[in-house]
Order: sequence, then structure tokens, then C-alpha cells
Amino acid sequence: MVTLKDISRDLGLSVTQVSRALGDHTDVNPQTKQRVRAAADRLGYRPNAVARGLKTGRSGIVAMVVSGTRSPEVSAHLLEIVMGLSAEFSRIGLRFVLHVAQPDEDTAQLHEDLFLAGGIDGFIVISPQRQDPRIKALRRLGAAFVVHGRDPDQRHVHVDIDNYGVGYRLADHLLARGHRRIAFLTAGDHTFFSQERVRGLRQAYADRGLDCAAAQVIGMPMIAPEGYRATRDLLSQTQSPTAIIAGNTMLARGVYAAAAECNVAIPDRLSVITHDDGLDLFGTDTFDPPLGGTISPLSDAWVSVARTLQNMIAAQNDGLMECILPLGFREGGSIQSVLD
Amino acid sequence: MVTLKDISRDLGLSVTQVSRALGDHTDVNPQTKQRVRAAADRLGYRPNAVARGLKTGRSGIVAMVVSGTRSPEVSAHLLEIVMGLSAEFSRIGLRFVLHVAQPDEDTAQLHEDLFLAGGIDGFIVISPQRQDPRIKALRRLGAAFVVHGRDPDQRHVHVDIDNYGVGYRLADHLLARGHRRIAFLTAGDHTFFSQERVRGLRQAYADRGLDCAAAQVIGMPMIAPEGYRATRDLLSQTQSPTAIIAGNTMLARGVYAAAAECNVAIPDRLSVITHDDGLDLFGTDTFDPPLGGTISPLSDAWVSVARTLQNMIAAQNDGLMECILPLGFREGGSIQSVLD
DNA sequence: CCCTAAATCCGAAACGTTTCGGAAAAGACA
DNA sequence: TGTCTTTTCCGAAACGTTTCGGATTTAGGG
Repeated sequence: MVTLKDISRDLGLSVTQVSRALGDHTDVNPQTKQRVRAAADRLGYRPNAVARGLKTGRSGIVAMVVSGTRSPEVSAHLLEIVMGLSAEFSRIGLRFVLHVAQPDEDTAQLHEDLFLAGGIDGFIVISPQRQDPRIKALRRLGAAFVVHGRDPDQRHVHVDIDNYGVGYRLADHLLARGHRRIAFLTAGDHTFFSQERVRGLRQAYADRGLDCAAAQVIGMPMIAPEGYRATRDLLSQTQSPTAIIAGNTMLARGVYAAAAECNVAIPDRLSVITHDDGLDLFGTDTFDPPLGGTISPLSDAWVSVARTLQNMIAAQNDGLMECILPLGFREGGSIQSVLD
Repeated sequence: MVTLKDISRDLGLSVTQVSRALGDHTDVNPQTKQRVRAAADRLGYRPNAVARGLKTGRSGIVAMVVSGTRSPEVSAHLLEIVMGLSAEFSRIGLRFVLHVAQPDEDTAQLHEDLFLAGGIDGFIVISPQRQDPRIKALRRLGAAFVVHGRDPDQRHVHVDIDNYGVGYRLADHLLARGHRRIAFLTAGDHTFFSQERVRGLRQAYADRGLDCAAAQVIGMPMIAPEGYRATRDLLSQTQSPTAIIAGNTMLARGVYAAAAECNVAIPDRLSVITHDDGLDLFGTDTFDPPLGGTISPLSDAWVSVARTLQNMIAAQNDGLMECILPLGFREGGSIQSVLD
């Protein structure tokens, strides 16, 4: 292993100056910097991250701990997220690693162990639940972490979208076109984002002086088979809904499949609208007819998440507590007015 | 952060003795050990892994680098592997982390960067190809690593199954039951395990004095949709095979689906046999009729992989270069003699 | 020519741990 | 009592890096 000392000996300099030269500090002769850099290259020097970590207290590594799963859809979704985060962190010079826990393992404890052993500068938490134990542990430890999503029961820095807005806009878009019997396929009630979306939907009804009892909120794991099953059920009702809000594109895929199977044409006999996080496995443009709804690419979220965590690590700056990403909208061809 | 120094001050001992007490060395009074352990507990001491890593040169972290993918099946498969490895390593006191690279990223370079920065004791490599650049890089660096599978072009320690044996036994089992036109769905020819299995299959033909031209070897990504497609093609041939060897259970799923769709009964009109690595998403026992073939649970592989890597890290012991896991066999109900 | 400021360098300490070499105390044996 | 061994302890160095405080040299201004 080539160390600073090796370079300093090679050049007849002090270790200090070599370190400062490579760190591009001001008080070292530009020529010296050149010589040092050349020598470092020539000798194949690589800074030892462990030693640096010991001295600076930072390792340049951020981690995410997730529970293992056997669901292909969930796995794929997760890996997609990890790829996005990895790319973003490597862009800003941090390394992102994943620790996959056993399904029955205590992830809050794992966060604690990982943090206390040192060597991890910060954490990413995704899919928070209410009273999330991971967040509780990280807060207690004073660790740097940013949450994608939000746990309203605890103060923490987070990057999120306006889920109330999502619910409102999706519902409003349908209500404006005469729909009243609307089914909302979303996550279970233990997630705050789902609660918020439902709240938005209710408000949209209220703002038009309508009774939101006509809306049917159904909670489920947000994967295609569940959307399929729910839609089959819905379409067999006597008063089946005229429109379905799919919480994400995976659910929408299930909706499309069920509708096709029941010979219910989209959008003629059923309008479908969704929130698209840009993470669809096959690309949202593979929907026929094109799927409409709100848009907020998760890839945008990752750059905010990464930057925010970087700031938190650099300075214990908890001034900026939240970052709400903007919402787009795609018309698509999956929504039709019931008045037509 | 509580350090050894804090404990030593608290107890009026030297840092040395505290360290040795916690390390359970011999030359410290049993009573002192007790006191030290109690104080460590009371103060909430956690050894700093970074400092320890700097001194000992070991971090207790092993890593695997994989390329990201968008395929749900591949993702799920990968996560299943990672879960298995994580469990095994955590059992022997090592931490296992995953680094997910971008699909177009140079993983050999990533291994190098990770290793040279220090802080990673060893690596796991899976799904090696011939002349695998990752293996080349790790060998050059002198890093500790173990490969699951084998690259015959390079010397490296590996844990594997007898793939020649797999090909031989699967083919032999069918040949003994009168099958001659056998299709073998396997991976592409760039993988050694596939080459070996094919070699085994050919030898099984030869040992019975048969011409292996009757066998049809088809390479493909080993996921269900590919198995499905291939089987559809095969069943539409004029001289369609009487038996199919599916390289893994995912392919077998595709085979079953296609056969069902073509109204070809298993095993009456088509025998199916596979190699089961115990990683099937839905469990191999969900096949109807029960799928037969060779068995070698990957979970067994992980304990060998973990133990072997641990040994390599402890001592640069490269005496034990290979570990070949035993092969089981399940009769199942998916194979029928053509003579009946 | 002296004084000050800027530019460039270096020694030493520190981060928290492990470990080598020895030291002190206590007991065993003559 | 003196010597030798065993038990129990400790100081100090080391791992590779960063950084504080100061030292030396050079240039600038009067």
C-alpha cells in the first residue's frame, strides 16, 4: 500500500505538505502541487479511506437498510430505487451501499449497530410508516439521515411530493369531467402518503359541494396483481365506478389488465388516472391508451435526497427540514368525460 | 462517543487493559474483566470499527458489486441471493453490503476502487463469465474473494456444484427412460456452468452409445418468459422433443405454462426435468405435477461461500481452492418413460 | 537597511484501537 | 533471604490521515 509517507520520502517533502498538496490547499507552491500529484500518480497512491475516516469522522459512505422480500415486483422496484440513489450519490462523490436485512430482522436495531460502529456517514430511509422505529432510532442517535416520504409523527428532514395535492388534482380532474363514482386504489392506511392523498380527494369532492361517499377508497399493496383483483371486484359491482384512480402505475397495469379481460373499454366505459413516479418497469408509455395523471419522477427525488443528505453530513445543518418536489400532469388518453 | 479511554478513566485502568479485557485476553484478572465489561455496558461503549480497521487492517465488511437490472425476475433472484448471503455472513460476524452499479458501469473498476480505498475485507463474485474482468482485477490486487461458480480461464477459489454432473444426471435420467429427442434450455455459451452441463449431457448420450445430435441445446436468459417462448417454438416443431431439460425452475415455469397453453400434458406427452437451486420465488413445490430433477440448495452454497471467504480473510490461506457441493435428486412426477 | 506581510513549508498532535515489550507484585521453592 | 516463575498490569508505538500552530524564506514598502 502506498501512503503519504512514501510520497513524502520520494519527494523529500513533509507528509503535511503532501497531504495539503493533494487536498489542493492554498499554502503550497503550485509547482510543488504538480510534483506531488505526479508522484502520487506514478506510485499509484490511493488515499486510505479508513485512516481518513478515523481522523475526519467521515467515511464518505451512506447506507440504506431494507428488509428482504420475495416479491418480484417489490424487488425490482427496490433495485430501481437503489440504482437511482447509487447514481446520484456517486455523482457527488459519496458511496452508497445497501444492507439487506432478513424479513424478520429488526431494522431499527440494524441502523443503530451500523451507525455506532462508525464508518457510515448517513442514512436514507424510504417508505416510512407512522411512528417509524427506524426514524425514531436515527433521531435518538443524532445520525444524519433523510427520509423519502414523511412520518408526520416525528420531526425529520425529508424529501417528498405534495401527496395531498396528488389526491386533490387526480380527483378534481375526474370530478370536473362529471365522474362521481370514483374508486381510489391506494396503499394501506398505515402510510401517511396514502392518508394525505385520500384527504386531498375528499377535499376535492367538498370543494365542489359533493358528497365524497361516492368515492370508494381501497387499500392494498401497490402491485399489479392487487390492482387486477380489485378492479375485477369493482367491475362486477352493480354500481361499478366510472373512474379508477390507481395509486401508481403498477396498480394501473392491473387495472388495465382486468378491464381488458372484462371487455370494459378504457376510456369509453372506464376512466383511469394515476400518479406516475417514473419507475414503471416497462415505461409508462407502454400503456394503451396512454395513461394520464400527475407526474413526479423519482429520479428528481434522488438528486434532492442526495444533496440534502450531503448537506446534513457536511454541517449539522437542520435548517432545511423539508423539500417538496413539484408536480407535473400528463393528459394522456385514459380519461373521458361521462357527459360525452 | 464512548471510547476505551473513557472506560479506562472510569475504572482507573489503562487503555491497554481495557482493550485486552474486552478482547478476552488471558493476561487480565477475571474480576477485572467483569468490571470492565460492566462499565462498558453501563457507559454504552461500542468499539469504533474505523479505528479498529485502521489498526488491524480489517473492517469486518465484505461486499458484492452487481450491475443494476430492470428485469423483475432477475432483481428478485438477486435479492434472494443477497438475503441468503447477508444471513450467513451476519451469522459469522461479518457485515455484508451490496453496491449496485449502473448497468453501463465498469464493475471491475468498481471492485478496484472499493478495495484500494480500504475498508472492504473481501468480495463475493457471482455469475462469473469466462475471462471475467472482475476476477482478473481482484486477482491482480491480491484481494480476498470467493466466486460462486467458476471461470475456468483463471485460478481462483470458488464454491460451485458439479455442473458436468448435473448435465449428465439429468440427461441420463431421461435417456434411461427411452427419451432421445431432448431439448436442453440453458444459459448462453459464455457461461462455463452451461458449457459443463452440455458436456455432461453429451457424455450421457455417448455412454449409452447414442448420437447426441438428437439433443437440442438452446441458450437463453434463464427466466420464465424465455422458457415459455422456447417451449412454444419447440412444441410447434414437426418432430417436437419428448422431454425438456430446464436449466432452472424459472425456465421450468415457462415450460409448464407453454405446455398447458398448447394442451400438452406433463408428463404424459412431455417430460420435464430441471436443476433446482432452491431459489424459486414461489417454491418448487407449487409445480403441478411435481417437478423432478437434481437439487442443490443455494442456501447450502452460501454457508460455504461465507466460511471460505472468512478463512481467506483471516489467513491468506489459498490452500483450499475449490469446494464442490453435493448434488441431490428429486423424482417428482414430471418425467415419464416413453416406453409406457 | 529595517519592518511587515505574504508565501511556503514543517513538526507534532490527534482520531480510537491493538499490541509489543517490559515492569511490578505475588507466590513458590530452595 | 534470595531467586525464579506466574499473574496482572501499563507505557508507548503504530496504523494513515488531517490540521493547528509556528518556523523559515522571500518580496514589498518606506
